[in-house]
Amino acid sequence: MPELPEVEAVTRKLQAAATGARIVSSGQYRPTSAAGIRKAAGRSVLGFERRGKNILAHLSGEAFLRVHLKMTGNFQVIPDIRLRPLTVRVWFGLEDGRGLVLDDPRALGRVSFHASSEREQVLDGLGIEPFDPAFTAGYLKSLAAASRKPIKPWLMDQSAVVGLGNIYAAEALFQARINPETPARDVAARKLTRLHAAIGEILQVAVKSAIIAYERPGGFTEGELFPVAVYDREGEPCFRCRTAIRRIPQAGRSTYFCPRCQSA
DNA sequence: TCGATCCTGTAG
DNA sequence: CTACAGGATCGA
Repeated sequence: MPELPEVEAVTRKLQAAATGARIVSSGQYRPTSAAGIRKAAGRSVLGFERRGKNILAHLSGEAFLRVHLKMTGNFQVIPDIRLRPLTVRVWFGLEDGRGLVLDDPRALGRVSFHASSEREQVLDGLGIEPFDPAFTAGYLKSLAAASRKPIKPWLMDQSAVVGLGNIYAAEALFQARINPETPARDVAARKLTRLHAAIGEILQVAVKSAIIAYERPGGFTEGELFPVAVYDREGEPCFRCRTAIRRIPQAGRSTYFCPRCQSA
């Protein structure tokens, strides 16, 4: 269930664990999409990169693997490729016997092989990285002005700024005191300034939390380290004003917000 | 911009 | 049993 912070943690862990490894085999189990992965065999892993919620594994021979974890994926190294869990959908055997695997119970994740020259096309349509110095309040405002979409699904669609999902989008809007249903172009400039700051602060804290969570032996889903203010708190009192947090459907997802603090 | 879709697991 | 899950895409 990863958003940017979790994908960042996964990527850093892989960078330490699998850089320099040589891929000798590949396979898949009831995959919905694992395109061209056989071409990874015989190549070395040069390093890992995160772009939005995508993980790119750069390989020797001018190629890369693009991995998207979707809702329940985890891309990780396991000690023995032969002992992989049944939830592993796609795997790469390494020369030393370990496995680089996409462990994904819901099987919504995706893996695809590409030539390095296809990088731009593969990542086409993704907005700016939130930690890029070019991501400024002015940048956010200029893009918001062009969209009538409600601000919360707009933040989640990856077109303006990448990495926010259902939790951190809701948290950022709470911190900036913006109603999630307000069309992006109608959000006041000063609120967008606050939103820009909130996105940076929240993701920074969340990345630190995610790295700690993923370092634990059990890995993954060890409860929530990031202190959520609204997400999954329907009916509970707002930490600012004690009003009950509401849950509404938006673009097929649940949005949580404080109707009083986030009235416009 | 809504709803369905891809899947499986879990909580109520 | 139904509802819903930290994602994204597709067609109407």
